[in-house]
Amino acid sequence: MAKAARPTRHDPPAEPSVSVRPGAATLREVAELACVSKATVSRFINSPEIVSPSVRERIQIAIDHLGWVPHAAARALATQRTGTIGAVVPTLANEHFATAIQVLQDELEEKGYTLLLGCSEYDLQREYRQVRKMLERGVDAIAVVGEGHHPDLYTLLNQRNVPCVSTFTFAAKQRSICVGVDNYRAFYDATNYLLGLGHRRIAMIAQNADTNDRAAARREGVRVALAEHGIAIHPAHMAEGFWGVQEGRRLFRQIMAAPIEAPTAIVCGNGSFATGAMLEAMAAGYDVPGHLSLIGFDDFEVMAELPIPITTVRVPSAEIGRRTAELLIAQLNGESDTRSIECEATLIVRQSCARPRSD
Amino acid sequence: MAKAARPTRHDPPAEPSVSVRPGAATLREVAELACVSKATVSRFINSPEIVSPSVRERIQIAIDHLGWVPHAAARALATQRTGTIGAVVPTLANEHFATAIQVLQDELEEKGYTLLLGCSEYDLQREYRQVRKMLERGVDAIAVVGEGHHPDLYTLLNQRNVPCVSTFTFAAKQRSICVGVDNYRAFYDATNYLLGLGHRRIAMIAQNADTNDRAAARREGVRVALAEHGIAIHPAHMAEGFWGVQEGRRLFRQIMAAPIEAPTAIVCGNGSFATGAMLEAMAAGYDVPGHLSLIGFDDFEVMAELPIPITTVRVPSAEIGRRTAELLIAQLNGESDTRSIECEATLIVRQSCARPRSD
DNA sequence: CTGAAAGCGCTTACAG
DNA sequence: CTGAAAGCGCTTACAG
Repeated sequence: MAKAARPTRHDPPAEPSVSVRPGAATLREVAELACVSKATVSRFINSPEIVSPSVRERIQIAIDHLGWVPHAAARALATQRTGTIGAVVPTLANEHFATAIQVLQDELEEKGYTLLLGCSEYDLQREYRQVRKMLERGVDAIAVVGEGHHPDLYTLLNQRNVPCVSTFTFAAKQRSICVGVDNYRAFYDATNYLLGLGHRRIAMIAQNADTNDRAAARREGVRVALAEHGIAIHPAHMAEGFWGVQEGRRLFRQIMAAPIEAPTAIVCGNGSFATGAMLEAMAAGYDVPGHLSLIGFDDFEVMAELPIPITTVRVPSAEIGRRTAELLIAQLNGESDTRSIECEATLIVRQSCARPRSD
Repeated sequence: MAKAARPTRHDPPAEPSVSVRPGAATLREVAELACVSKATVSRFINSPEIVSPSVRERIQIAIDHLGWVPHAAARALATQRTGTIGAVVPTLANEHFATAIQVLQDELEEKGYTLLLGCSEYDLQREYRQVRKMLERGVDAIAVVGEGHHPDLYTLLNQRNVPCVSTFTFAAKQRSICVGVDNYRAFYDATNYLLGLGHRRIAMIAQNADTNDRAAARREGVRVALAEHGIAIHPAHMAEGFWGVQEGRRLFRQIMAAPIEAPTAIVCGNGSFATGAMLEAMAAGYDVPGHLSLIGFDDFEVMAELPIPITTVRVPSAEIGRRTAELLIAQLNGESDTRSIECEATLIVRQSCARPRSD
């Protein structure tokens, strides 16, 4: 693409550049056309009420005539704010993150901010690079998922004084402003629900927790709830994977194939695992919940629509997205009351859990 | 947040500002510390090979010492490029768009670009505003979904000379550079598959096409394929909705409740409709594919895992994302060979379609 | 290989 | 309510 010729310093003062650099009129040209100073045009843009009506009209006409669009980089340079906010999530393949990003974008747009997006694929190094890059781009604030990051991430943000919120997490001790559910307690409670039903031999299809502090917290919730009843998950009943209905099926099979007594209940670390486990149970002819109870995390639409709807922990992703926007904006406006927000994880009781068979 | 004090013009020249504006050293400071000119530091950043090794080393030390990060807005103002690319999709709730965005972000990142994201919610006015905003932000290029937009959208892009690619679409006549499948032909072919099996009474659970030219093209593909066999869908067999497994179930019920002879096959306009139709058919005791054939669009993982896996048209979203990145970058590099790319829509034959009962 | 200087397109005290 | 001027932090011909 031909780059617009740049006038050398010996050129005569630029003509109204409409023709020279197509589509790139400048504020100066607007000012000239409207016979006012650049300062006044600038004021017209930023606080129209302080310029007189007649001048306002002239400027508007000039802007329309030239099709002028303000140059954000120039403004950013002058004001030291860009009006952009960055978000980096592990992946958009997870509906939660997709939903939260969508809502976040929506809310930020309403406040005049533009969203920069990064997907880290659960790679903490990459997440760190993406955040750095966004800082270079001059984002006014940043949202990340969870609190488990590259060791320098929060330091970097703090030292550059960029507001940040950690999403999808809320815990007893936190090093940053968070908005999300208490993952630990969510699964602690879910496990107690199973225990209350009478289950004692419980298996888990867990999500890999290496770079996922939310998953780690949920696993810990299960472990502690069981430990309080003097129970531990048998290693052969602890299956681990990443994501996917197929993977859920496979891990379900793996657990049921273990050469020890089968579990009476399985807790699934995410929605796709729960869906896969359910589908595999159906295919293999297990009676759910008669023979086997299944409990999930996440509430994907299909989980409610399967022949046996799945009991699961619901995380309010849209609310998290909305609250994140609020918190980010509040910090940018220098509001004092910018504390972490806990969102409620709710157990949606459907039909996949029952008392274990007494035989 | 306290804004860093701005020196008035009567202030003495700024001290090394590390303490004054925390985390915001400038190139000038780096230059001073390294005892070179700003131009040299700039060269070091942009083409290190043209600065002498010893100077290079000094500069690097200064940068590390000050924790300097280049200021993207300043660079953008000087170069008239931002290194950002915008994408606006209807929604991230659709896995296709989520996947494509994810891959697009990935590829762009590799080339040094940052992604700005907008979600239009299928609102063309809003899409237009988002594109405008991105243009203000100075994006170097833009990706949109489909070719059905606000009437001024392509004009705006052209007049500002911003490369654009229209994704998820590819048609005989196009007004822009596209990368995607031929939606018309995909469903034309799928319908012929059904016709080839012997179906003549065909129903459709269609996606609303008001602001969705892809959906419109798919509907047209069905219509034409049928028309070529002298068939038309009975109005009572044409159900329309937006999205969702639940909605798919409801529309399925609506079709089957019509006071005319039931269809022998239903074509579903998207994956959630197909999933919903299948689930409702199971719940209502219809024999699929014995009694009724079901064919879908989209290939969401769960569709392959249901008790009766669904035959469907697969759209290669990841490939579309990747190709979009390639095409965008190619245009930015002024490469001449930047033509539309057609991606293959493939019919994944599974178990939800069979010959109609001959009784 | 390096430096001095102008310029990118805005905003904002300051002065009127 | 408005204007002249300096400044935001880079890049890039030009000259050496």
